[in-house]
Amino acid sequence: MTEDSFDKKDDFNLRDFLPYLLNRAAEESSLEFQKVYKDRYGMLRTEWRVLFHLGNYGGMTAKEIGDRAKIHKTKISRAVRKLEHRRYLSRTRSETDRRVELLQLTTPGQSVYHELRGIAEQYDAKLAGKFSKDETALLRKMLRRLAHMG
Amino acid sequence: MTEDSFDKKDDFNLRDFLPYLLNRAAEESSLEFQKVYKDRYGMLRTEWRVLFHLGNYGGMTAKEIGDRAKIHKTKISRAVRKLEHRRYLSRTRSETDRRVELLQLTTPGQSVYHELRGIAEQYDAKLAGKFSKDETALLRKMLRRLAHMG
DNA sequence: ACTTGTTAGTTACAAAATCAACTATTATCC
DNA sequence: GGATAATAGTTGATTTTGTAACTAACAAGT
Repeated sequence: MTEDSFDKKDDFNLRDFLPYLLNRAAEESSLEFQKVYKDRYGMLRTEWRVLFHLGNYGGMTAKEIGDRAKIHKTKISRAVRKLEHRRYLSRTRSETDRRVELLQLTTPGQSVYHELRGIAEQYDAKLAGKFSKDETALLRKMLRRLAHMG
Repeated sequence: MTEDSFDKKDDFNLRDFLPYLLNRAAEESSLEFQKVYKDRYGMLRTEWRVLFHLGNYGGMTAKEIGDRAKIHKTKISRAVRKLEHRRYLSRTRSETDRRVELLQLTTPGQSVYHELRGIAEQYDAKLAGKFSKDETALLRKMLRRLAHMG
């Protein structure tokens, strides 16, 4: 009748709450890479993601990037415009469906992608190096599952 | 001399890049809980975090919350103001150092915290249920390490 | 052919985050 | 004690995001 702070096993700890923990780990582990694409290339998060999608998977449409990366179309639209202004990518209207445009990295865009990818690889290795090979593999697997990235 | 796409083991895959993977998992796993504190309580991410810090660890200052949660002081300041307007917390100026103010949940604030904490517990269990007990324990451990929450 | 619905992408406006500058108070050091 | 620096917290200007409405093109049903 008085208090429920007693009946309930008060074992909740914010530090262990998965959404919180995942966010903290994501933020912390993004900082160093962010410094590179932001300070050195003046890019925003959505911009390097778009760049990487095109660099990693080849030319595709804005819609496809949005679906793959779960980024809203307005964010994609603005990122694409900025990357286009910097001549990192080009648009080509589809002949068969004139609503769609194929996005492709230009030569400078590819070279920026390669540079950033190299840094990403190194940084990923550094993070992965905190754990054993098996642990890291399991971590990636679990994260993919949580992210619905099968 | 021609291309380095050949010399380099081109095994980089964005889907496995830890900062990306962590962000995707964090976003995805926060959605459902976000719906609750946002749609049902009209709270922002920083607001529930402040609420939970006070609810979980007891009264403390804005500075302390910021340090613990790695949230910038302007975000804290605005979140605190909003929570105060809703009468979820009270401020008490310290007598010994009049720059500082002790933040504490009010009774309604505590009750909202308890409700949200219950939902958080359930949701955490649901996420954890995707894996074995050992796997989940390892995941939390690794995330704490990545988040520097040792 | 022609209304109705969908889809790709953009734009406009509101909400929120970021960054710098500010006030008020306490600490340091000469 | 008084100048200088440091700290807690707030405010304002700018940037970025989120939401809704919009255009243009295609699809489907009648």
